[in-house]
Amino acid sequence: MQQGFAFTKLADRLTSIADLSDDDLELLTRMPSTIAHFASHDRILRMADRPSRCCLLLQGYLCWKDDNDGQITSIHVPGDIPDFYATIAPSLAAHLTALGPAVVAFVPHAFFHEISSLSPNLRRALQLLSLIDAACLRNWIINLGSRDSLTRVAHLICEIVVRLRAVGLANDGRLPSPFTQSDLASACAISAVHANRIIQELRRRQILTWQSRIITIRNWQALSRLAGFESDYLGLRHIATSARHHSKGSVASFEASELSILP
Amino acid sequence: MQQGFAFTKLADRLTSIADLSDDDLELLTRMPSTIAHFASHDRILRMADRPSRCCLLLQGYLCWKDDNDGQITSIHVPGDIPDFYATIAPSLAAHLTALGPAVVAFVPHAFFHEISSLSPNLRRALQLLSLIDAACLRNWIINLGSRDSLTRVAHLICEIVVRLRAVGLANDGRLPSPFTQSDLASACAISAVHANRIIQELRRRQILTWQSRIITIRNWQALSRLAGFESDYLGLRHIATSARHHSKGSVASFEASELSILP
DNA sequence: CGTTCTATTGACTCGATTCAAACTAAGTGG
DNA sequence: CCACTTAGTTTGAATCGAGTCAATAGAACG
Repeated sequence: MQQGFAFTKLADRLTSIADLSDDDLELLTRMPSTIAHFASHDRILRMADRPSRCCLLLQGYLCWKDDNDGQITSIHVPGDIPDFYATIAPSLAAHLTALGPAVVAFVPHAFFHEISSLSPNLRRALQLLSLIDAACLRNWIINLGSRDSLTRVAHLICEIVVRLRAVGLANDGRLPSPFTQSDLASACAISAVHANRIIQELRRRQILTWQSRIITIRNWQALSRLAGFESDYLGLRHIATSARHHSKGSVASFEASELSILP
Repeated sequence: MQQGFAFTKLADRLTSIADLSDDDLELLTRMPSTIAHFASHDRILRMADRPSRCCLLLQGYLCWKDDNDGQITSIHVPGDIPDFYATIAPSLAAHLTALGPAVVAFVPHAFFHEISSLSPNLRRALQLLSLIDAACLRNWIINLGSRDSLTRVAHLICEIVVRLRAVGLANDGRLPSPFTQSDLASACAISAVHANRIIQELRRRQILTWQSRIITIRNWQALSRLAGFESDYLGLRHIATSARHHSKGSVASFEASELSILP
């Protein structure tokens, strides 16, 4: 992890949802940040101390997890700012938790206020960021409310893949899965035992493999069809393109067309 | 419905979550609005036409309902602005729907921009509004994810009661229920048949009655304990007080202390 | 090299769905 | 104002998805 380039993660994320000018990108390079590393299931708890910084995820996964029942209400991938607004009305009963090892950049709120006032583009992009968060929450509700456990797990994996690809990760259809099957179960509101059976079913159908903390998508078509996955709610401008944008030496086994959700 | 006083509903709502000055309230009185009436299950669909107004609910209930599976992802009570932000990134697969007859005031976006720039208090209050919406979504996820159907229904009813009371309604423990048991089922992601059985169970336990489109809470203690209801996430400043604030000739059978969630 | 966390498997149980039918309330039109 | 129609509620029986419990196998880690 090149610690000097934390801003590039944010730039990747923002360009995935909004059109930024060179000036906007230049503004982002001035982002001050402090890097921190976390181990799996560490709590990035800073609700109590009313922080003046929010955290930009650089590597790994974070999730919001309810204190009482352990229910995971959202998952975040690099480029996300999970607590962008949580700082205004901190939800005391929840904790931001690392799913697997994670690298986070703490960024002062002031920086976001500053770039918002300097660039309407950036202001809008940051607004979009939290709107998309809300859209994800609604989608999460639909996932829990009206899909059975198989399609529920499938849908969550689809979402993670597409969101990773939007910031230039998982382009080869392989995504790190440093989280446990119990974590996945907490996200999908099913038991750990059942989560395991679902994963076996996905393996049996040759849709994916999950070994050595890496999930490999073997059949995106089948997976996304099974899940009924429509990526609209993620507000991405161009999925295939933004993925190609970053791919270094594209991997043949996972063409952009295979993953493309757009017509 | 006194059509001239649409702004009072918003004032009630905003004062329930933020401290407004007399000047702020004065600003609100200038709110321009167009009143519209809707019948049950009408769609207040204005996603297609990129509206320049958002809708302030004055009377009844609205909900966001997913197009594909009918899952309800949020319910709104008078004083709410369900599409305050939905207009920036319209979620095309969802529809704002009336649960029972509803009265809505359409308010130009420009008005909110204006009062936001004129008063930091109001700006913050409006921001809080959408943050609380997001908190409700997370709570909804927890409801679906980690409560069984009985406590799930109980929790939803608790939330509606407290939100109504926050804007001066349902102070006597009676709340209009113009929606059907199927609607409730769609919100709680259970079958209509099972929803009916749950309601009967709540009746059997003397927790509530539901007749003639009115739910009467008979035992708030039992209901809120059953649901494990904690109202923190609603961001209300003072529940009992804001309820008393509006009560015209208080109803003896439902004391503030009975409903008070605060210690 | 044991300790601990995670994944896997089988048997049993239970909450909730589905299907169907009966019943009741609420509109609608003659 | 009553007969008809439709929407909503209620009931029972059969079925099924998912949870729980418990025990084993495997992987990771100090």
